[in-house]
Amino acid sequence: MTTRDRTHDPQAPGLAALAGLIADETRAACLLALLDGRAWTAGELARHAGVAASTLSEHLGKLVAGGLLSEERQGRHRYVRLADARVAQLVEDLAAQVSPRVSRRPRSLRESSAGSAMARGRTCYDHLAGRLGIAVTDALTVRGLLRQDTGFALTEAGLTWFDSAGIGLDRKGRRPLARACLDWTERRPHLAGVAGAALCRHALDTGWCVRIGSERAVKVTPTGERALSDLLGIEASALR
Amino acid sequence: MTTRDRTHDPQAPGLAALAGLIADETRAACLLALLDGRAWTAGELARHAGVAASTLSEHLGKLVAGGLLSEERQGRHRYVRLADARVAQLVEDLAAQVSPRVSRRPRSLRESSAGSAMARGRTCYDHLAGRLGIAVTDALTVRGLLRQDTGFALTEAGLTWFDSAGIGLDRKGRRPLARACLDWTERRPHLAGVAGAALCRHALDTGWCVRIGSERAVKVTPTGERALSDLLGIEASALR
DNA sequence: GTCACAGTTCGGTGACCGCCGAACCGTCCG
DNA sequence: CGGACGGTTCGGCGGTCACCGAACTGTGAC
Repeated sequence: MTTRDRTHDPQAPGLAALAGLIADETRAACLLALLDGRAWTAGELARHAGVAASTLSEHLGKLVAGGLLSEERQGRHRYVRLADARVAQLVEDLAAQVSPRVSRRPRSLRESSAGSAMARGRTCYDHLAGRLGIAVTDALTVRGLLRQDTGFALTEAGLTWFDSAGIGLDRKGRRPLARACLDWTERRPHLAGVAGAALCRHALDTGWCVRIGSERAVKVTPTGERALSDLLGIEASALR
Repeated sequence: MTTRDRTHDPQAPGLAALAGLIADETRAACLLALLDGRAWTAGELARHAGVAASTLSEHLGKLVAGGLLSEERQGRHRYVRLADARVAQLVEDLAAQVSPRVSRRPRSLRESSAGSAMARGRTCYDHLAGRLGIAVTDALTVRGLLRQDTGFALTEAGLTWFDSAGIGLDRKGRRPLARACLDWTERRPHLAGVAGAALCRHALDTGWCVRIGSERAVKVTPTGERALSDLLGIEASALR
């Protein structure tokens, strides 16, 4: 037995080990990048994090072994993605907990514009976040499709709305239909869970919004502005 | 500037730093112990974790500086507790994420009975968890007081029930009235949030259950069995 | 076959950090 | 006042770990 055995709480080693996986700046940067829900290659992540390929390879090994990432080998590429929605939620929760960095001034114009694009609209693994996510969530709430006053759940009218909008909801799995996800830019809850994922997928599939850049940021298209206005009464000004 | 500056994600350092606070076995043991919602002295925690007082003092300094703990000095004592419900939720979420340790055999009879007592009923910061928490949540759901099929929220009938049971709900703050907390023993959601906290407080105040041992575990009293049966139709057998 | 390229393995290095005991500072009590 | 006790500070030690470059494996392209 190499580890010491002092504390009597059987959960402590596991908890520390899990946190330890996230407690490295390079690995944290990878997890945040992977929050876009897509699969990245090891090389892309290495360049993104600014470390040698060999270094990143070791990091990926740990993250996969720890169950945070799933991998898929294709030819000479190693694709990794977040293991599941629960991992994504965990990372997002941790990121939201980070002390609100007030008035941090961006170091460059590029970073500044990228930051504000992220604040306007982005995906959070599989659902919409940023001001866009907030606007949609608020609109659903105001129209009585979503209840936030007694918890966080769709109403009967909400179920009907999703159905008539042609957005199918898979109610089979164990994943909650609606769940609140705390936004780290707006610090307000927005719609996640099965409904949030379906809505985001629909928005990307039908061209309501498109991904910009190589990361999480998304932009609402003119088509999307019209659809959001028609279906939910969202003013275009609320998205800027 | 001493830290390196490679990744372009401004969140990565903060995320890694936060996870780093939890990524130590001793600090993890402290956080888990503090999940009972009470204030512990530094000495108690040092004995609990099995390290020297000087070591633990440094750990507490980091946890307080990182905003995970709040402290209160009284005479020669230093009391610490979890900073707020959000920190508690974070720790519980992380603990629940830890790979389900199947068939881990307890090392001693004491640990074994302590474990099963925790599985029967315990508090999770400020609300009920374990089989007790699950039983209450299920009963609320079956009786139409709580909806879990479209999210997680109290119903109108649920609000009335809390009112008629004499359990006041503070709907002022920003904290959600009802929220799902995933149980690490049962791996099922149970009631947290304002309603969960109020119910737990009421249960302890009126003697429905009492704390056993020095930690999170609670036991249902005969009075409590009657109350739970009368108010929610919970069979005593569901609590064993 | 040959070259380019993605990824991995490995040895070595340096920094970080958790740990302890010893000395020290306050508080409480007799 | 003096002694017990809770907590903190400090120096030093040892282990862990992220990092890199170099050598290597395997895939894909020409």
